[in-house]
Amino acid sequence: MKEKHIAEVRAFNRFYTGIIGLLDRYILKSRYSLPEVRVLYELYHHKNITASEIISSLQMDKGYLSRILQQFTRKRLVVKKISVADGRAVHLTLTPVGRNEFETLNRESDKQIQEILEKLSPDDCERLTRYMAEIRNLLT
Amino acid sequence: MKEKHIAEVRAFNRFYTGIIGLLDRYILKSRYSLPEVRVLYELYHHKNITASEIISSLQMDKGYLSRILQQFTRKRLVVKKISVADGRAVHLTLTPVGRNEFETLNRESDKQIQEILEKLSPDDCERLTRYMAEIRNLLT
DNA sequence: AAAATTAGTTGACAAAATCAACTAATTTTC
DNA sequence: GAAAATTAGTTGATTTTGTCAACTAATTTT
Repeated sequence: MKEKHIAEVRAFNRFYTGIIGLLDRYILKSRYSLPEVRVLYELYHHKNITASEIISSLQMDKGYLSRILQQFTRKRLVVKKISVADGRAVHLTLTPVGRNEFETLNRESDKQIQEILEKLSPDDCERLTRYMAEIRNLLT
Repeated sequence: MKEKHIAEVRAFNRFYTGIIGLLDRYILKSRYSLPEVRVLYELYHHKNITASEIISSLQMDKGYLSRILQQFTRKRLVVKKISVADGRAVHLTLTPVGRNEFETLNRESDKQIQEILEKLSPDDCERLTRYMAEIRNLLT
């Protein structure tokens, strides 16, 4: 019965790739690309994070990230500060503008999810999120 | 308690984006790009499918798809046949080579998933896939 | 103190994706 | 049943996204 499990996981992956693609399509209408939004997320949630921390948690090319951060700096979303402890490392912090920008995107994403959840009964909504939490748990 | 549900769905989306990204990274080592593999999947599972059917089910640009199909045709993975019923439409079929190519990729993907499932107890594996099926059900 | 490693930047490019204009076939509409 | 509108697919031009390797400067390792 192993095959059946593999098939289900793969079916789920295809299904969820579609869901995520749909949600992402929405964000792409904003003035930020997907990787940019993910970087913003990291910056918002980790004060004084360094570029290399973002690289390892987001698994992205450092040259690519460097350019994204350059843009953010130009747009005044981020300030860079050279680390006192390690002169190579740069600590990154969102400016109020940056925080604001993220929060706006964040609210839009929340609304998007809410629209999905609204179609479910309170009970189903509860079940859905319980299953999600369980899956995260199992796969972590 | 709506916020908590929204937060869980979003956490799950971030989590699963990572999972899918990881799995995809693997496929990208093959000689096909992600969209190419998805197109192959459609071709494999729907005989005589047309380009516009692929477009609507995969939500992709028609110019982009057209070029992917061109490549597939050059590589002898696919044959095009103009529809008898509608002279604009083209019916697409995988050649034996194309089917073979897909099946190889497919086996590799299966193996990849199997490696994940192996880390779980039979019981957890059962639960995981049940939750996945439930989620698909709830969101369809 | 020299050698090796690490953080981040930059330039050159390659791959992926979008957009709009176009041809040809087919429906729609009057 | 002919003109107008729509649809399937192609093609060219362009933009966006992402990768790779070379490089500087700071820091560790030996």
